[in-house]
Amino acid sequence: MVRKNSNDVRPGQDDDASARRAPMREFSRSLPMSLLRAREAVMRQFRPSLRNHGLTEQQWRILRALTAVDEIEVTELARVAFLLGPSLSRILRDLEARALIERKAAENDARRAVVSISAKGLKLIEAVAPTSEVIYAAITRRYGARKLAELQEMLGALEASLAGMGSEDAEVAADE
Amino acid sequence: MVRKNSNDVRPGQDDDASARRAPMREFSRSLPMSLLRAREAVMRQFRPSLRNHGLTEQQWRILRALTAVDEIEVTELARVAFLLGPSLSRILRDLEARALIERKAAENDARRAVVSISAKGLKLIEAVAPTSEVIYAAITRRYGARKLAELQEMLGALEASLAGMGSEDAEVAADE
DNA sequence: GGAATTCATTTAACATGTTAATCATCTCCC
DNA sequence: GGGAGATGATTAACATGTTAAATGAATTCC
Repeated sequence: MVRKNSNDVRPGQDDDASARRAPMREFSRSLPMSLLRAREAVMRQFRPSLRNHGLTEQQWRILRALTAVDEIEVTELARVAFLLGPSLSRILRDLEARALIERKAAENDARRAVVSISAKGLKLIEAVAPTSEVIYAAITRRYGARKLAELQEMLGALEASLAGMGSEDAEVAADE
Repeated sequence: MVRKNSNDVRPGQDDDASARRAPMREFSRSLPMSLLRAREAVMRQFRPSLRNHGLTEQQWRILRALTAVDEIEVTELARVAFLLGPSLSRILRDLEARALIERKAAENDARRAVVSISAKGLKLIEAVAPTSEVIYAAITRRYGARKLAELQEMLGALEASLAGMGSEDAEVAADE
C-alpha cells in the first residue's frame, strides 16, 4: 500500500526547480479545506435525518428561514438562506409544487415575489425539528458549548475581515 | 421596504402553536451556516484568480494535491482532495482530456488507476500559485496569523469530535 | 478452479453551485 | 409619457455534490 503523507513529498525530479519557490501551504491544512472538512463533518450528522423526511439541506434551510417570518421576498430569502438566486428559484419551484410553500406577487411591484411557508410546510418542519435539535445538542455536548460559541465568533470575525476585500484584485482588472 | 431582522419574528398567527416548542436556534447563527458563510467568504477571494486560469476550485484542489506526490491512486486522491468518487471521476476525465494529468493502470491491480500531474499541469500550477499565495497572505494579514492558526486548530478539533458520531443507527454500536 | 463476494472505479440520475443571459417590470429623466 | 437604463426573478449552460447502481477485476471460499 502506498501511503503518501506529509513528508514524502516529490522524490527528486524537481530538486532545483522547486528550490526557488516556497513549497506552498501543506494542502490539507489550507483554510478552505479546513472549513470544508469541518462543515462536511457537521452536515454528515444532519443529512440522514433530513433525507428521511424527503428534504435536502438547502430545502431545509429555506423552510427554516420561512418559519421565522410571516412572508418574505425572494431576494431577501436568498440572502437569509445564503443561496444564489438560480438555486433558490429552482428550489422554490419544487417546494411550491409540493405545496410546502406559497408564492404570490408583491402588491406594489409585479417583479417581486413574496413567499411564505404553508401549513403543510410547517407541519413538516415540526416533524424534523426535534431530531435536528437532538443532533445539534449532541454536537454541542461533544465539542463543548463554550468552545462552540467561540468558534462561531471566530468564524463571524473571519467573514467580517474579508468583507471589504472583495474585488481589489490586480490581475483580474488587467484582463477585461 | 420590508426588512425582516432578528427581532420581528413571527407576528401572531401561531402564538399558542409555537408556545410549546423551543423557537430553535436563530437560523443564521447555526453552526452549518457559520461554516458555510465563512468558507464562502474565503473562496470568494480565490475564485476569480482560478477562473482566470480556467480552473474551478475542485480542479485546483486536485492539481494541488498531485504536486505533492509523484503519483497517487484515485481513491487516495479522493481522500486527500476531499472529493467524492463520482465528482473526482468526472473531473479527472476532463483534466486528462486537457492533458493536465496522466493516468495509467496500477501494476498489480487492473482495478486501480494511478494518476500523476503532467508537465503542462505543473506549469499551470506554477502560474496560479503566486497569486494564490498573495491572496492567502492577505487573508492571513487581515485576520491575524495567530488567530488563523487557532481557528484551524478549532476546526480540526470539531472534525475530530464528530468523527465517531457518524452512523450510530445500528452497527457502530461496537465501542471505540 | 469456478461461483460468490468484495473492491476500485465509473456511470446514472437528480439537486445544487456558479456565471451569464433573458425577461418582465419599474424608475428616472427628458 | 416614452425610451434608456436599473432591478427582481427566472432560465440556460455547465460543473460539482450526493446517493444508488453498474461495470470490471481481484479475492475468498468451497
